[in-house]
Amino acid sequence: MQKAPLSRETLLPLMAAHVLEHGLGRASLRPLAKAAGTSDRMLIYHFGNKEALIRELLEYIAGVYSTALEMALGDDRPTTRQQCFARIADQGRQPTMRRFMVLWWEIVAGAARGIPGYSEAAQEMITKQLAWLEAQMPEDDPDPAGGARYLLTMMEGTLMLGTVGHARTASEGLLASDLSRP
Amino acid sequence: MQKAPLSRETLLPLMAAHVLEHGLGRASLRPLAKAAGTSDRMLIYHFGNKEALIRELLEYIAGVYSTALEMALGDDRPTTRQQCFARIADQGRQPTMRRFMVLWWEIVAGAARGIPGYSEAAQEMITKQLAWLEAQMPEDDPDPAGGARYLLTMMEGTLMLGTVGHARTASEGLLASDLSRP
DNA sequence: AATACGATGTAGCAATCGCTACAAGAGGAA
DNA sequence: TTCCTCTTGTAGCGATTGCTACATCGTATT
Repeated sequence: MQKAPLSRETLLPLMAAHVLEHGLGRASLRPLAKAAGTSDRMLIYHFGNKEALIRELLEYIAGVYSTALEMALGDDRPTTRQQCFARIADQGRQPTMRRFMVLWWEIVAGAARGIPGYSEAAQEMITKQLAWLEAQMPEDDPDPAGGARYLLTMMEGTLMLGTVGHARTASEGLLASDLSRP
Repeated sequence: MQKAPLSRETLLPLMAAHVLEHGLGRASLRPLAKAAGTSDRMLIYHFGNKEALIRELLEYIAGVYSTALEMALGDDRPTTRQQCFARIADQGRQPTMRRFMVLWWEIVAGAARGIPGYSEAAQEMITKQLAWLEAQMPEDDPDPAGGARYLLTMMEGTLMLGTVGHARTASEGLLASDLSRP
């Protein structure tokens, strides 16, 4: 069988899949290389060192996340903010997005610690999510930009509470917000 | 100099300080032991293995967090939800709490991954924060329980956006919520 | 005094970490 | 051909990982 040239573009999606399943914290060169069908030797050869590799990998994952969001853009807009929030929540429950979420908190933790590459990826993912949300806002919304930011904040808080086992707290909080009053 | 008996109770605060500064991800036995003035040998002796150590350490940290919250309880209550939110935000800007925040996202990430001990600590910290918030709600609030959960959700979303460099997004979101309308 | 037991130091083990030195092959350029 | 550069495999380095075997103290009990 002939050997395809293994470049960064070939390796990144395979490593991204590995990281999505096993996390970033324990992503060391040899397992990553095995998942990508190469050796640690070649990863260093292609990316220079691990830090640069992780940086490129996070960048790539942020890109994948963006396109996943764009593909999830329905052509019918919700008519109220409540409906809009519900739609994001539904979308966040998709298994594809759930796998992103587990990785997401690791990225946030890395960004908080200042690990190089993490903050950039986190910012891009939030920026993309915000743009997606603005495009989903009701047409007659009096303040789509602010509303999208409001929904985003509530959404992220809800997601966090959900992942630490306080989903009920979040849903009860939602009931007490104006997002539950038409 | 005489040698104090080094028990778990003596070791935990020293290790907690180390973890608060250097993070959980790279908290290995030998640095932890050095920070606590012992050897890795003794940490295993006292706690059995690393997993149990981390579990107890997180439990201890959650306790410290709780008492820190209780000490931050002012005796005058805010009169509006907006004021209440502002007070939590101020408190979150304290340097003591900032150091907790960096660790917090690591705990959330661990909880999302299902690492033993993380979810329990995260749940307790949220529960305590929720109780603290309920005690801080305005006296005449029509729904203190729901309101506290609402504020908590917004707060956590705001904090997250802040740590990934989207503080402005969060503050603009706050302006578009009913927390900015009297 | 003899014994038992808890506490601790020393040394080390197998595994894994990121990374590198060296050589070998392949393919194009001269 | 002869060279040169790009790509890859093999082997290994020193450091660190969690953890353990063994010996040695001091103290308490018998």
